Amino acid sequence: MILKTNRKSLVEQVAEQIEQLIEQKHWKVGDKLPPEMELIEEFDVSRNTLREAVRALVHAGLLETKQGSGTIVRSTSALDAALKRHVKKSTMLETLEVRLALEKQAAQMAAERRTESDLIDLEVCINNCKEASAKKDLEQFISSDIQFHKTVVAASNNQLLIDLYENMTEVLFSFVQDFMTIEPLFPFEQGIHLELFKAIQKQNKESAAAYVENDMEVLKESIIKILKE
Amino acid sequence: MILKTNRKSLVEQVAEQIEQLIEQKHWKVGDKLPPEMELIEEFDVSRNTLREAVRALVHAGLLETKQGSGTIVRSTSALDAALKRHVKKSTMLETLEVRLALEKQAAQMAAERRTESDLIDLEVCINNCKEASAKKDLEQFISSDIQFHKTVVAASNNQLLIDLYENMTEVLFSFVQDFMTIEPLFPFEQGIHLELFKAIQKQNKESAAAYVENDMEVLKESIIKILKE
DNA sequence: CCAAAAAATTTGTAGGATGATTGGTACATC
DNA sequence: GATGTACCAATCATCCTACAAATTTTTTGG
Repeated sequence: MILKTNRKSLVEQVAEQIEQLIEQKHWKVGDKLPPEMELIEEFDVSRNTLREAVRALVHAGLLETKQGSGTIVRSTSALDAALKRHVKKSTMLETLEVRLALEKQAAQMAAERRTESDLIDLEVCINNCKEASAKKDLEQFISSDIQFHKTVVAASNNQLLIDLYENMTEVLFSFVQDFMTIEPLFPFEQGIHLELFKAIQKQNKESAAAYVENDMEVLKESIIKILKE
Repeated sequence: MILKTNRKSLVEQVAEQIEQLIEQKHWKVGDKLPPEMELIEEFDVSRNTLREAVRALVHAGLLETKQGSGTIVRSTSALDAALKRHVKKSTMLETLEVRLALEKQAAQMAAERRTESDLIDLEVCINNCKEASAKKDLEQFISSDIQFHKTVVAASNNQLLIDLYENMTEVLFSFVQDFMTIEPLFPFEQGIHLELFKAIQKQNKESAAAYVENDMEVLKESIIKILKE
């Protein structure tokens, strides 16, 4: 067996350290990093080396540099940026289908594993939706609706699934939010919320999956209709 | 209205161009890029700028630089590297569950959309598996088995789904391949192949999904058993 | 106090110099 | 002829200095 030469380049070492500092919340999203000169001293590397490391993270979507101003943290995960770029090359329907796959699985797992605390979280979301619906506040309804679906996925307790789902949802809604009015979906979505909640509460896998599929089918139809216009 | 400064940094422009050249197969995977000095002339930028662009793509996993040798193309998609890094922080079971979600959905879509050509592809895979099984060639069986599953997903005709599935599968098998013997799964897997094929042939969504779920459940059990040892 | 000008700060780009690693060649040795 | 050694050339890695461009802060003049 040949051992891999484990010598990483200085640039990669620095990039890794910065990534870790971001992940460990030493620098949070929105924070400004110290200027290059300070980082050079801190990491004890040349300006070129530091800049290459920073540039790698900028390209990956974790950092953003502004000439004359500084470097700020944009995201804690490189997956976000990579997925977004990749998904941009896909169609909206493809994205929707993947999201369906993830949420269906998540709903089943949520039905199996949900805790009492998960149920409480879901109830909060449902109430927020009702409230928004009563006030006819479309914006709040949408955000509460997304929150409900995310909470279902969170109850699956699978972090990878949660991360992927979050991305699919984000991309999808940034696609449609500009020209979509979800008003006709108000009553329908509310019905789904309650039924899905009950299924998860009763730990009924099959019916949870069925409700998600139903929900997605309606969303799909509505998107197809919009696309035709 | 203030127009956003649309001026991308030189580095990003160069990185984008290189990315495009890779995507357009001008430089294929395994190819060696021209040395820095030539690229500097070609793009008409400084050494620093070019190096930062290349470094960004190296970090993204598209390129690999070897001191003294050159820079070669490693991959055509940044998603690969990002997913791999992210998935490494997840557990094997989490990955398996996501893979199940994707394949189940893919099998259903395959059942709906499969063409005659898809069926032929699947039959080829099944025959390869049979052949490997008869020869007791474990390596060939595994690769044929993976090929079968990939072909099912390919029949879904959803490129995003295909890309994600490919990654999940790759990571998963790089996890287990070292210490796993799939021999006891031989007959079981073959049964699944045939049943799943029939379901897709008959365009029976539900039963296709059921077979995939069944398959994954067995795989999961077998991985759990291995992990306990 | 306010607004314009100046200065300081910070990232962007350029170019050069030296070191380290790799791949290959020539040559001596056996 | 095979093998090992010394050397050389190509290439990337790192460091350095200098200046440009954009932004922020400070100073200044009214």
